[in-house]
Amino acid sequence: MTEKEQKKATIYDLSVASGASASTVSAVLNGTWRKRRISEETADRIISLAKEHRYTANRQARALRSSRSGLAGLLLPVYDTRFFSSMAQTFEAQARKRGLLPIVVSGRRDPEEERRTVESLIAYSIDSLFIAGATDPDGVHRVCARAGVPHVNIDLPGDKACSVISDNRQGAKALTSAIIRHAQQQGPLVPGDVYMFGGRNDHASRERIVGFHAVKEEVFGVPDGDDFESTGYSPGMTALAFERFHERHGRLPRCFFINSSINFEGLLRFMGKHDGEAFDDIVVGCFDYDPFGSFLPFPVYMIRPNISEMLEKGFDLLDVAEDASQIVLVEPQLVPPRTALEGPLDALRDPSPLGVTLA
Amino acid sequence: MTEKEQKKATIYDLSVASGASASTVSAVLNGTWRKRRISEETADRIISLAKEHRYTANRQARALRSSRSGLAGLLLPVYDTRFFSSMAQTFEAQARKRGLLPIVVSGRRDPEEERRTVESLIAYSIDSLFIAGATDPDGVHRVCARAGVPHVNIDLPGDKACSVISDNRQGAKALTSAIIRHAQQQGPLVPGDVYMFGGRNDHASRERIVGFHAVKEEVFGVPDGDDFESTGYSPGMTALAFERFHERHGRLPRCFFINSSINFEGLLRFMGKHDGEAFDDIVVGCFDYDPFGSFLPFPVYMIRPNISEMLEKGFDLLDVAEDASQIVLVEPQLVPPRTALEGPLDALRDPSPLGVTLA
DNA sequence: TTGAAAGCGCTAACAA
DNA sequence: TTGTTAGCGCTTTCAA
Repeated sequence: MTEKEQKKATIYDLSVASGASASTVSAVLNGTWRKRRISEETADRIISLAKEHRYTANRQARALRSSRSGLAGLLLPVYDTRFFSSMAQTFEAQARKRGLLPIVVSGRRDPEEERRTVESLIAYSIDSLFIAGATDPDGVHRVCARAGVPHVNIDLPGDKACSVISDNRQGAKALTSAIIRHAQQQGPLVPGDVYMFGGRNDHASRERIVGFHAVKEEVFGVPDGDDFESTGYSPGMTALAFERFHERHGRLPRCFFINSSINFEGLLRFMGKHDGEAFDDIVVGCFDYDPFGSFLPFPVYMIRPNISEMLEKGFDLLDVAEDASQIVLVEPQLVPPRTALEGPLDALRDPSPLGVTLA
Repeated sequence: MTEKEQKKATIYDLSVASGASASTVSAVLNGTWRKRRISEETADRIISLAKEHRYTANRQARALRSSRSGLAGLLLPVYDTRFFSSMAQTFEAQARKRGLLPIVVSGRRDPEEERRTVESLIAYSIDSLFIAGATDPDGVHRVCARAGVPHVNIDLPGDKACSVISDNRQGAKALTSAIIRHAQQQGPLVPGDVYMFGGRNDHASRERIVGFHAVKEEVFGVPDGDDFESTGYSPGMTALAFERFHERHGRLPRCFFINSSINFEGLLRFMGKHDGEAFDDIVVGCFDYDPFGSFLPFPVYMIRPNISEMLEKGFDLLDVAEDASQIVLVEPQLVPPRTALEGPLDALRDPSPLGVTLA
């Protein structure tokens, strides 16, 4: 029943079993046999033998010899956000489709740890690295460049390597327009009713702020200054910002733009400490998509970045080895309130049929 | 400025530079030098040389030779759920703490793909594997056993290997009690008001059903039959189940237990198609925690599994190489409605201070 | 159409 | 206290 732990077969085992040499076996098993002009017959024999012995190549050995590991790395700041976990999910699918083994790691928004983490990936000879929202993209770039590891930035651009990012300005404009329009249906707005929370001094935040202000100016005619609060990507800091606003104004802004789902969690913390009246009639926009966030007890507009397109473009860039530090923009999607989009989960087959009652 | 791509230093480079032999260098650099009785002086010299050359060992070569790769695998069904993404996050931290490089992969709830995925991990000689919620734990077990890879089941037990799981029955009881108590405050309940959706014929679902029924019987005095709908772990199927219930009864149950956050997404889809009256006064319990889910426009009680304890116990089991197929239970936590718990995100330092306005 | 042989970077006996 | 040597399993010339 339980199969014994058996030593893994090597090309030498198959060499002996087939009567061919190890190099022939190797060529057959790694697909280079056609161009090595090995006869179909020999190949077939070896292949069926390999199946029989459950042969799988030792990737470490292959990597050591050929200096191509088949590993593709993805550096994330954190996992547990719908945005980044979708990215991990999508990255895995795409890497596997290309015959690579994905390794996803997180740098925890610490430049030092980002570099260490990437160093450790490089010690395993990853073939390529996707850098998603690194705090210090250029530090990571240097590490990669030194080791000759091809890399692209995803979502947050860097100066030194190609980048594929969301069109943050356009997305922010769409989001800002949507929440203002919605809030105006509930009564006229003044500029001070429209606020923005979250983010820091990075490219994405800057672009979003530009888009936010552009729309405000379009709507209200005048530029406005004091309508943004930077809180970094921290739920705690964001909650504090809401508390302070609430202290000063006795309520939250009628209408506001939250810079990411991580900052959105700061709003949750605020809500946990206050009851409905503090946020009875608010309209919220969040630059990120989370299905549960979409159904909170007030209208929430969200922006869903097009992750799979970003990653696909990223793989393409790696393949063509574009040398410039070009930036590719991908349009995100505006998601109206109370919308449960389908996601990767829906693609899965689920063996258990509906209506089979257990119990 | 930009450092050239330089060939990585090897122990031979350091051997030449230091005048010591390669094996001495190797011993110094992998920490075995004390027991090889190499002089402190030689060691120091080599170590500082290594720093200077930015030496890092080639892990493929080390793995090939020593047959220990330093890779630890985690097999997940999917990533993009708060539960599994927290697991990935926590796993990474714990693996790194132990000097291992974590590799997280998803099996997409397909037994065939689970096995293939694990095979590919094994081709890279992973040292150990955590199996979290595999559809076919025993199939995965066989693959591991054959290759001699130590493994533990997390969250969903298997017969053939040690398992660390949540106390599903106890958690389900706590959750069921909580929602019934809450709903009773809004008026008397009959057994038909208390329902359960989601899950399939696996250990976790079975235990939760037992807990659910135990509490119902305790409260209402009689056992009840037709109060559970199995929908697998699919948002679409779960949405359908809510639709059907709604068709039959003109509303949702007063009070119901949802088997996972994935099924909870099915409720979102239902909500997207209906307005408030269909779920005005419902009380929901969900066996999983999601901060946004906790703030929906009706009371949501949630169960948060203790992921870091489960993983820690898992690592312990691997270390002691317990042979039996023992099951370790870990108590989960009941989370009342409107609760934004702190998570791994909060542990991160965030360099950007509050109140620095950009724009 | 195939095989022999060298070597990727490292570890671990065994010798000295 | 250190060096020599023989591989780990594979790929890749080069020769036959």
